[in-house]
Amino acid sequence: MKNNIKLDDVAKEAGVSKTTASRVLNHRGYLSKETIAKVQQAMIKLNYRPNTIARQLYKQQTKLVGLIFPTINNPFFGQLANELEQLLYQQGYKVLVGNSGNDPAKEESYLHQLLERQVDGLIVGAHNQGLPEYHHPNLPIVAIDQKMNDDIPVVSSDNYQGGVLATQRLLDDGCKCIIHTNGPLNFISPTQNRRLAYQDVLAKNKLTPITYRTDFCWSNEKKKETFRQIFRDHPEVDGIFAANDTDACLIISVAAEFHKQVPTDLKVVGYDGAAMTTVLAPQLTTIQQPISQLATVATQILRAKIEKNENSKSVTLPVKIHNGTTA
Amino acid sequence: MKNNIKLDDVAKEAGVSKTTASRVLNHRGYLSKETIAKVQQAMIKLNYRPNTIARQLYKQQTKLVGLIFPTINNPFFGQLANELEQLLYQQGYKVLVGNSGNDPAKEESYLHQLLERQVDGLIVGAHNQGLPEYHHPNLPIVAIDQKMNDDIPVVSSDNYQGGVLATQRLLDDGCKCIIHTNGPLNFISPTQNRRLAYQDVLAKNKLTPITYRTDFCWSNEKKKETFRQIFRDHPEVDGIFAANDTDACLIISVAAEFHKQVPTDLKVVGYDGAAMTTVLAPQLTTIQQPISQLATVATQILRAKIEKNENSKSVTLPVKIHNGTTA
DNA sequence: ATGAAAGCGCTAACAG
DNA sequence: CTGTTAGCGCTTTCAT
Repeated sequence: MKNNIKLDDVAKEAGVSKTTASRVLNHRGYLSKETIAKVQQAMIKLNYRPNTIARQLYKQQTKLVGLIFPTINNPFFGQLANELEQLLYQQGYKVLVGNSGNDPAKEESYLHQLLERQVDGLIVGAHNQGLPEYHHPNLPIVAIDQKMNDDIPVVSSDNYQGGVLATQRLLDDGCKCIIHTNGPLNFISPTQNRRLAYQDVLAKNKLTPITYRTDFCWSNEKKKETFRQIFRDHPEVDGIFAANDTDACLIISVAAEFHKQVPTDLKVVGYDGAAMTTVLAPQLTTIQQPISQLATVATQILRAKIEKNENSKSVTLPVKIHNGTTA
Repeated sequence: MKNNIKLDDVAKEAGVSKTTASRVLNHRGYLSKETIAKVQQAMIKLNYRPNTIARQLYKQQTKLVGLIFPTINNPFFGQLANELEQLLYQQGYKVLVGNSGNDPAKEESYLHQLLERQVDGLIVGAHNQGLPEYHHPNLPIVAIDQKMNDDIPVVSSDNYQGGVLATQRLLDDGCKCIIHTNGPLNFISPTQNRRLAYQDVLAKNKLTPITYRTDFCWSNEKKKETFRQIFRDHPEVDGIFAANDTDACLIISVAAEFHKQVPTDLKVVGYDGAAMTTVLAPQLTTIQQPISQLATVATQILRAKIEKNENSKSVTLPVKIHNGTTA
């Protein structure tokens, strides 16, 4: 069944010791040209493949980084995961993905397994919090857009600024009744700053903030039902600042059911502005997160911790608005 | 730095042997209640974490499955990867992702590393082919929508049927000049059957097939330039059957530049029909691949090979058309 | 320039 | 019911 060729077999074939074979494999130490040639011949002849696991056991590192996100099937997390993978790959790491689906049990289960020396570090963008494992002092972790605990650096975009941009755009468009959708309130996340900004801007303009709670991992049908409720509760709504771009698009679909034309009767601003969204829904006006930079900074911080045990501070990156036609 | 607690430490703390501690850990063999309690106490006290790597070395398996796709940042592969991850997780496997970016070098490099016993199996949806490693007889592999070699089962949707559905729809819409975009011709892939179907259907209707070559991993700008060329070369075009949904949306954007209104002046049918696409671009008419079923079948086949060394045959699954407003 | 031997942390025969 | 012992495949002092 399996390829049982091990270094010892190569060594025997080449008539040298295991040690020498290992040295050839790793280009380490003094070796005569002939020995190198002999060993390499033997490796080819036997179709030798080093066993990564054995190597990892000795070195106590896996060169694996775990990615824990609610789902990877989303323009934002998809692009983020993709860019992280590329960067990490260039730096010699491979990537283990875990989609928590915002299920705390699954997230914890992932964590448990990954903590068991399976990965050298973790990048977490899931939306749960307070899992005790995150306090594990031995595993380098970087959080994305999520405060986990004081030891763990957070890389996020400027959510407050994003909230200001979005809300201000709707005001500039002349909207009088602006509604916001956002995730659950039950944990502290930089994402909440969008809500804060929205509230602040409206207050400055003597308008009343109305926020509907949605959850990232709800089914589309459940989300739509929530959005329908918005139009039922507030038929006068003329501006919506959505928690993300998929929600924004769902809102636009639902608006059509209520015979609200976008942008004539209703303006909509989304959030995230991933590359895929600007292809599939180019008309959507949205706050664009600097996804590539988030990935770059997150990997830098993680590597500093893994390789030099350097602790980094949290980082906030600027956002900008993508001008579509929906607001 | 690292948590150096090992099973031996636990054993000493509990006053038993390593073996006994191991048995408690694995709930195996006969153990007295007191021993179990003692050992568990010790584990908690020392905050013991089993070392997965050591375990893997002994068992010669990692419970890891490698996913090799061109990119995960795409509605189709994103959803596929997501569903595969969920299914595999339920079955005790974790997932290592590799985005080949359609770069044969990167794909080969991935393969090289993964073949070194790092994963128990591989699911490959990349668009390259003919890499010699794929002939490695020892690693269970399943291909998605791609013929790799005779030993490797392929799970694909019915590309021919999809091609027929798409082309027929455009004909039914009254299109007279129908153009198709498709990936490179230089390797045999079930995807080519779409082109075949397109050609067959047009031939039956005495129309001339015109196919433009695109590549999945081109930049959006490069793709757009290709699509602009379509309108320059064939201003009379009134129907396009695109290789995938992102291309379809890009084509619609480019059509606007040429003052072609969709669907009035031009009908467009996409391909893939991932869930995310139907949210972000609900108006797009597209051929819907059975993504969940692809994932289910692929994992079944892979597990049969990994766990029972059973060889499976290739499987083709039916597609259907999603009715939007673009055709 | 090369080899012998120890050990990374865990599991499983085999005894008792 | 529990302990002793021998590896899993590799890397690395320490000799030579």
